Amino acid sequence: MKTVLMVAEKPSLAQSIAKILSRGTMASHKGLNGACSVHEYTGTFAGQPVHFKMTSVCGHVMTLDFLGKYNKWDKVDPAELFSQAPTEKKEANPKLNMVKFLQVEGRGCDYIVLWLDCDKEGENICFEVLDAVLPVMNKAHGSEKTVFRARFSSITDTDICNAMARLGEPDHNEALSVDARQELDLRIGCAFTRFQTKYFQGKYGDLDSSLISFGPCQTPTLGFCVERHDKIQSFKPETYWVLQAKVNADKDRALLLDWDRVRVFDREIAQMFLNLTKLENTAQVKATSKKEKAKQRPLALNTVEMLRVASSSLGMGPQHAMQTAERLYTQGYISYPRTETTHYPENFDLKGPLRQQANHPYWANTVKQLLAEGINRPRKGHDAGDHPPITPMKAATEAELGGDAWRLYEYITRHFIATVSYDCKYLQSTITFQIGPEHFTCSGKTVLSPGFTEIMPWQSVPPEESLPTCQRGDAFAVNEVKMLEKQTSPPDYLTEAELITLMEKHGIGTDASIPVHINNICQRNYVTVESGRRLKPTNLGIVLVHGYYKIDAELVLPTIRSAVEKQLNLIAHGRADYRQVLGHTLDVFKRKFHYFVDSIAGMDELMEVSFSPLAATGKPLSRCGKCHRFMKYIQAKPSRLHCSHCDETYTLPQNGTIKLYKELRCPLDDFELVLWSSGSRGKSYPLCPYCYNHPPFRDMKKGMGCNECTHPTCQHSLSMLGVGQCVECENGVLVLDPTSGPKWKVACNRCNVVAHCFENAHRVRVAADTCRTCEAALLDVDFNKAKSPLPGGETQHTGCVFCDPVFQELVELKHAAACHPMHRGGPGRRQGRGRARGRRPLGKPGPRRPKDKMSALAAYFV
DNA sequence: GCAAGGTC
Repeated sequence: MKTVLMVAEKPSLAQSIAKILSRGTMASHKGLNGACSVHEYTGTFAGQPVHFKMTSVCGHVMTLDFLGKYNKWDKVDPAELFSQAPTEKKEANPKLNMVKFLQVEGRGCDYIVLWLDCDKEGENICFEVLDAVLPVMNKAHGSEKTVFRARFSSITDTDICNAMARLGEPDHNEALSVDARQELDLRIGCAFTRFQTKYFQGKYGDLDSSLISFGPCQTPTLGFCVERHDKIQSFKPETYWVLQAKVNADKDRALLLDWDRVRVFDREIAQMFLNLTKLENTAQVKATSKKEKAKQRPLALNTVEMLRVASSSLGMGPQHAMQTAERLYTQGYISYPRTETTHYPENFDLKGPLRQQANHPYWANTVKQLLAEGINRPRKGHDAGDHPPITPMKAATEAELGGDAWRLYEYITRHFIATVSYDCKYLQSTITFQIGPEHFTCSGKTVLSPGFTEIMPWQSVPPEESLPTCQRGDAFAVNEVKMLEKQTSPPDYLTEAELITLMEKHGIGTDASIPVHINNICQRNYVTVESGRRLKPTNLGIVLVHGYYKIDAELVLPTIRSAVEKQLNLIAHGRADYRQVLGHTLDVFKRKFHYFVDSIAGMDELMEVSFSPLAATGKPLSRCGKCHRFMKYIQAKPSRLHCSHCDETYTLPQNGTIKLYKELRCPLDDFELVLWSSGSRGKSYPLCPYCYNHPPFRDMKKGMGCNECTHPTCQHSLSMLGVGQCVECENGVLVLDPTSGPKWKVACNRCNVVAHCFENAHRVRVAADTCRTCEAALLDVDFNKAKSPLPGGETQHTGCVFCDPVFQELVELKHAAACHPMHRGGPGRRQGRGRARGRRPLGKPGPRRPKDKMSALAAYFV
């Protein structure tokens, strides 16, 4: 029997589609990467009985990057990134092992059906899948077709079955347009980012951003925030005047009337109208009206609307809201949270999810009533053909979810119930009055039936005082007419919700990437989130945008993306050649880049006003080995040392504290050493600022401290303080931290393994001898007389930390507090290693016997 | 160290 491989874009879709096509008969198992599942069943294909294997990828399989050597910032001129620098496709997420997974599942298959999302990205992923799988599939017989594309617009039985019955081919042009987009974004984004980062970081010491990034989405996003800032800055308040009238409705009630002219900007004219109305003491009713109006129930919920409400009403940032929604989805509480669609498919089972909520402590009554009296059809929304609107899938309580997960779930559920509820109906009554020559109006709303506002009380029509019953010609006594002087007020900073709307309107980013772009401009310190989740640009953000405006406004205008997308669409529709469009667009941006570089002084003038030059920043810390003057330590991101005499900057390790290290000097270059520390629970090591930036030996790399230095005799080097091979990572060496007493530590110089040992010893040294059993360096320890743990109150002991029975009791293995994901271990690693965080004596379960110190050193520099 | 786009 032949085998048909089918691939969807994500695991959840593979499951839904397999369920539909197999009519629930499939057998499922997890794939080798743990993330994707394979669903198998038998059926017919091309008129023959076949075995189906339905599985998925997780988004893009591949990602685009420069060849390794073009990622060295100080060796490559950013201008080269526009053409010379070659790119390569790398696996997007190496941990998922997607290519291998696809090949294992695809080996020996005869046909492939591509069920990727029906958009350009999906079309591109089709070809990524084919590149991985075609080489291992069975070869076609003669001219028989083996590659098929399923096109569907919703995940419903009819749509999926129709797609299966009318298979087509993947569209190469659409895929190519995505290839072009990837290459453009990469080359343009990286070139501008590297150039402006290097340029401004080389000049200023207080930018407070380790990266001054540029991108076709993030830069216009920042542009919107600065545009609002500029409006606020340039706002000039204007004075205007308003007439306000009060008439006596009843004995003790006065009605406030609105002036039909609303306001005038000329005081004398307002005064004239006031004088004319003052002549009258009655207000004539000119007209009355009563209109039944409706406040519409909301459209079904899509991603961006959820993010807007999460930000404006729940105070949750888009990134956080999205993460919370994803968790609710994987736990089965809500449907897939990334969708543009606001329209339920015709045959969507709305009552099912509603019944789930029928016993909920907060909204059981509303739901039961809807189920009993019949639900309303949801409004007709937009069908983007991706996923149904965000819908609650099972009931949950506040206690069960807690915190933000509950608040988001509650909103999603109330919104869903509202979409199948009835519109809110109210009566709007209006009375128009005339006082002298001027018209005034008074209106009031009375709720007739609350409809959906019952479940969304924050949307309800506020109760107002009812208007008096009257008719045309009636007269009311004027209580007072007065003139109010007011001023126009400036707009406030952009809210996150407003920004999302602007991005959506201008096509900046997608539902899935909008939160990422907003997060980016926050992390780069271009904007800060103020109260009410308003985005206030920082000086850095303002200067950047004003600089782009000065040099080349197109770099920051929202049209930068849409203009490029127009070009890309030509490729997608087969109306232009991929190479030509790519070459042309790159050429345009290369010119823009050179012009930007040539004109950077224009932006620099703005920088000068807000920021201090390197030489004027920071505090004196350690001496330069060249001029022996103090260098200044710049703490603002990225932290570094600057010698203003030599005009040199030395980068330092980030995310930790830097102190002077006892005025000790590096024997190689005479620079004073500094001590880096990741915090009291973590590790610390000395480093030479010069060696850290200019590795002294061939076997060393940039960014190495003394604990990785191979100097043969320096007392701070790896050679002198190294103890033995790390018990967890491949190439690390455990190095004594000479500054850690009296709570002594031996820490790996590669990963975050830390061994705490010999509490209360007042001296620990690495001895010249090695252990006879494991050949690790012996430690020479002097204990405090009063607190010695040694038998018989001895104070001195020399032994191996791994093997010595006395020491084994005094050593405990831990992980440095700041745990880097890279070092956590993962699939493919040996069992029994990693993740051990509790007390565990070094060497006892012996995940690996430590090798002798010299062979550890040898292995270290392979 | 960089972009934007998928998704886990």
